[in-house]
Amino acid sequence: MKEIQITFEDSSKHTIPSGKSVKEILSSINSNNSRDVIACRIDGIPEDLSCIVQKDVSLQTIYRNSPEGLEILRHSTSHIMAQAVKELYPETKVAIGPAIENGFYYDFDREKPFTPEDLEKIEAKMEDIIKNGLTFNKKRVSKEDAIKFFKSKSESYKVELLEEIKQDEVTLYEQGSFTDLCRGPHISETSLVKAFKLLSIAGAYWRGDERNQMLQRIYGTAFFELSELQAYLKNLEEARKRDHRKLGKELELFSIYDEIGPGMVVYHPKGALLRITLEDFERKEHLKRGYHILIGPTLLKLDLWKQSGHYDNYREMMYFTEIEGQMYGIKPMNCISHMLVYKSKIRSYRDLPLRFFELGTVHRHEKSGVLHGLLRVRGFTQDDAHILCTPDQLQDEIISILDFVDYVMKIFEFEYMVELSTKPEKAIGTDEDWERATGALAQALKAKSFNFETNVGEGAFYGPKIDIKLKDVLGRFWQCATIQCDFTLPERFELEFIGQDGKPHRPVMLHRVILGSMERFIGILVEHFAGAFPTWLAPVQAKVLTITNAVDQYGDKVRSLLADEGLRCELDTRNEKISFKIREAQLQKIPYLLIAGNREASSETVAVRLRDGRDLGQISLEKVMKMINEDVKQKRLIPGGEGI
RNA sequence: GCCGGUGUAGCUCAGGGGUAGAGCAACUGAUUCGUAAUCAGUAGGUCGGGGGUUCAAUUCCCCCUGCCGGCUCCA
Repeated sequence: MKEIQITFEDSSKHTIPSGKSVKEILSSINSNNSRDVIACRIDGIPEDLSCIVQKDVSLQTIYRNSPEGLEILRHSTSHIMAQAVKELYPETKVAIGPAIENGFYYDFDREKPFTPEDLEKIEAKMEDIIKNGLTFNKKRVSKEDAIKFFKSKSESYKVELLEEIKQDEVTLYEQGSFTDLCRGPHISETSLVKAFKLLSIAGAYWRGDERNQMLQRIYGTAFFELSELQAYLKNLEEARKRDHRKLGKELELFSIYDEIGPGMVVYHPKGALLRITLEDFERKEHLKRGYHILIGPTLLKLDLWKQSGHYDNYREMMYFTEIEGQMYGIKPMNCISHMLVYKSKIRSYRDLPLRFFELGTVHRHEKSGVLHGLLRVRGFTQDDAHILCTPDQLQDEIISILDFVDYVMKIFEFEYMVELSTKPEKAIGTDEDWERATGALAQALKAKSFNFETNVGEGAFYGPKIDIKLKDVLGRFWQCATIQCDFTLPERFELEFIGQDGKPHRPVMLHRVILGSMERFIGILVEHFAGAFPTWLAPVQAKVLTITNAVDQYGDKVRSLLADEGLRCELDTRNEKISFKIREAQLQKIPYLLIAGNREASSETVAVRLRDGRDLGQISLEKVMKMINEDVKQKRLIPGGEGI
């Protein structure tokens, strides 16, 4: 028999007889951990373990505890789900069913919507399929045969997919009664699925296009170990507990009233304190970095929106109103008044870069179905800036914004990732402008040696952008900061500066936000900190709790001392037990609880209890104020620091 | 905007064709207490809005609206 040579990842080479499956090869060579191998790569291409090797190849193993291994498991589980659905509801057509970040889904076309009870039935059927230990069999067939096969099964979505495939040969995977068009690879048999759960049902457009048929998507997840599934479900539970809409109510931060309108936020006293604290921080940081603060109006005449291009490209997102026969638009962006301020006088190259900053409240008519607490609203305030500079200054400006973002994100201990978005279908400006602008952004990212992904066609209509997605404590990503290049607005508003040569030149412009919107950022902060804000941000930084009414006066003295220091302090003199007051204050996530009884009143101290339950004992008022001030100054995330 | 679910007291939630209930909160009284819930009492709702079926609708049906989970879109 012919012999072939297998080269492994560690460069070791083995000579074996041709015609063996990968599984056989692995168990003949390394029996120890071959059981943990779930799939492989042959010459770099993902393959099943059942793949027969007939020539010299390089062989890489994919282990079950690798991200790729998990993805394969989930993909296979989606096939098992589709099989279960087809067996229970044969009239259903299948669409696509990939693995996704935390699990998998499969899209189905079925007249009757799936119900939660259906999910239970499907899960039970899946258990059966898993128990039966069906093997995943890969078949290579010609495209024509595959089309014939799926036509005979009335699987029109599969036929549509096939018709767009360029290759003549396709692969099908078959387990039990179910056959799917699929590239693979898959696990070898269904019994390898040890832990899975179907999570939700949702509508989803065929191929993600809203002009297409709405399908029914079932989401699920799968793991190799039950303990991992349980940990994941626990994480979901934790996320629910941290939901900013729930905490926003409990901590009395904000409301969104039906009566006022969807997506319109009202800040309650505590939320308002949090917000102005963030805003004060922002103003300070911007002034430090040479920004000029502007304040502009909400309503601007329609002509300006026509001039800017917003009317042509953004109209359906805008609100309009008529005043004395004159049409106005409510601003969806802050740039226009900044343009006019730039134009208010003749600018010299010596004035550039000019950085205009505005905490600008904008309104966008977001589709009703997308609204979500503070994270997606219709009226929001951006920490917006427009930087006008010479083309030469562009890269340095982008770099200093990236540094600014980094500085701010570190304060909250957010990690983040960076994406570059290029020209979308609906866009203004020439291709050359787009190339220059995209190049400038990419070069700045390279100069800071950022790893970034490129999102083709995802830019704003007026220019390419860098999006910064921050990662919260639960590992979720949120879009906040963005840096957008704009060569067209300076053109449309005929902005000029006088150059060294005494002639007029056109500046270039950057739009950028750091936190993004105050609303979204606050929503993220609530979830990130589970409502337990760092002392510098906490709406109430300290609460004085009196033990009996005999010390109410002393309690008020403590409160006013702290207030004089500029600290946000409340006093609880209710006729309640101290444990009751502590419980309540703790649930309100107040960083410092200052307990005042007779002992403290007579010694000018308070008994300090931190939010996390640490009891620091009796401490002098002076020392307590110093502690809290130190938290604020250092923007410590944990009250009192971690070292106490 | 689309698909599905859902809307009962300030909050969290039961209930169900014969006009509603709990806990917490609120209010009143008692208690003045040392580190996560003191006791008792009182009050509180056109059951999201409109229409229909019915002797009778909060309950069943339809429409609208808000909210929730997704899709599409996005700071």
